[in-house]
Amino acid sequence: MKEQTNSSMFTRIRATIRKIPRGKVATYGDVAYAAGFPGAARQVVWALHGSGGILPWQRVVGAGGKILLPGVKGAEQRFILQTEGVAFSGLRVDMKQHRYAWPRFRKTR
DNA sequence: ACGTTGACGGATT
DNA sequence: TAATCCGCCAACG
Repeated sequence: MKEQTNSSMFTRIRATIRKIPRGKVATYGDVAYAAGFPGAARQVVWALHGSGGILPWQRVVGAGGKILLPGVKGAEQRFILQTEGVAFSGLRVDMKQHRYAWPRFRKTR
């Protein structure tokens, strides 16, 4: 089977993001990794832009649970996450409790 | 066709 | 510990 570096990449990334359950979050890197593209965190950003509004974009945060989205958008993201029951530790999501454990993909760091 | 951008992450210095 | 570099790859100007 051949790897496809085409649009199906976003398709996969989107599907992956959609799997994040309410009350949980994942980092860009984790999403890319779980989607099958380790290291392609930036493509996750594009995937979100391309379909922002359909996907639970708010459940995707930076490494360490840091919210990277600047301005009011970031505040909004934080607000929504809190609504979903995600606890914060200062400006970061409490990853210890809310980092989504990807079935069979978790990098056991 | 080419260079830059982007809600990044991790390794290296 | 902080600052810098490099890799990822599609979209945009």
